[in-house]
Amino acid sequence: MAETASGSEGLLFLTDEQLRKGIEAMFFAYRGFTADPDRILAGMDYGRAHHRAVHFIHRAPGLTVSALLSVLGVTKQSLNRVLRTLLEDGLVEARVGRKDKRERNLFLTEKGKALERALSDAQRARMRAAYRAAGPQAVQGFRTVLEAMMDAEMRRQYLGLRESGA
Amino acid sequence: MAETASGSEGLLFLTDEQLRKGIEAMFFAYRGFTADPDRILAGMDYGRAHHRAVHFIHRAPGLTVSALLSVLGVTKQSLNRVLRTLLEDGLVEARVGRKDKRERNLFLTEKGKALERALSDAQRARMRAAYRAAGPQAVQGFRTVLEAMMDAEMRRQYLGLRESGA
DNA sequence: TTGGAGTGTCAACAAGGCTGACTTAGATTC
DNA sequence: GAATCTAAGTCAGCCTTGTTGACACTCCAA
Repeated sequence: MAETASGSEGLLFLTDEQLRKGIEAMFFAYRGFTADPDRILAGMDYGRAHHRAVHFIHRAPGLTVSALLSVLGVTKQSLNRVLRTLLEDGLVEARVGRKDKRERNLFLTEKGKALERALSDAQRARMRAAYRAAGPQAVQGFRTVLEAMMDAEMRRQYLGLRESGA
Repeated sequence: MAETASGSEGLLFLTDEQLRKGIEAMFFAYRGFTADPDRILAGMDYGRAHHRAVHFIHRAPGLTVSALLSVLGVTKQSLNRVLRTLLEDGLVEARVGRKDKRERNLFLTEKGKALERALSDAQRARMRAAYRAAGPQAVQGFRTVLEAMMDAEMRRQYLGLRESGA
């Protein structure tokens, strides 16, 4: 259905069928994207939530609990449960803030870094393989579309958040 | 780290930083991608799992329970909980198979189609906006990378699954 | 000194995954 | 025709990860 070529570029490809394909591609690709870390985490007492926390602490060492909260988009209570196990197991260290002693700056320990590496190695391997198969041009397009798909606030967090205390 | 331009195209862009960006883009974009349907479903007694079931029944009317099971990649018990509410609420109809009477062929009712339309309209609107903002070239690349990111089996389901009984 | 912000914690609940065991109906095979 | 296999449905119980609401504690700043 919908073969009606609308003439000029830029509208031509936006048929419902094309859009549906894009939607399903996101669904299936995201499953693949999370499959490798999930496999590693299964068996350990951790889940996807732990992975996300570890990832963002690695990315921005020293970020505060509330900063992490807003990046992850979950409630304090939800994050706390995850963070507690990571602290207990010695994967994450929480240092009292220097300027503001109420804040906790989060860091990965060596053990935490090791887990992060294992998880991100798996995920990067898949990403690298996909990039290689698709080629540089496609990668550019991939990123462009994904960025356009984010909410404004997420885009801020995606682009920003370099240093954050410590 | 890794500024070392490796010369020829095809390796140049695969720095850890580039890969990390890609990983986070997937994370944030997927959140945006599911946000609109989630908003619609919140309040109704349905969740993301219902959305997925409705989507794939719409896509391939008449598919069997076990076919749906394998597309979604969940257990029978898990799907059953969702499917039961959809049947009770009259969004989905299960007809006894013609060839094999053990099978149930699933169809959306008018009510089910209405929900599917509401959900996919929202999701397509976002996808369309992202596509428009990114342009045809980018869309091509987007799809290419996503397809490369799927597991082989998912790719089969993504590409195949047109008719399936009825 | 008082109010508010950042943090942590308790309790309770829901969605949506999972496993295992079992039933029922219909197909298939010997 | 009986035995076996398959598709579907169901019951019970468990886990993770999200949610609210209430509350305490520490500390900063007005």
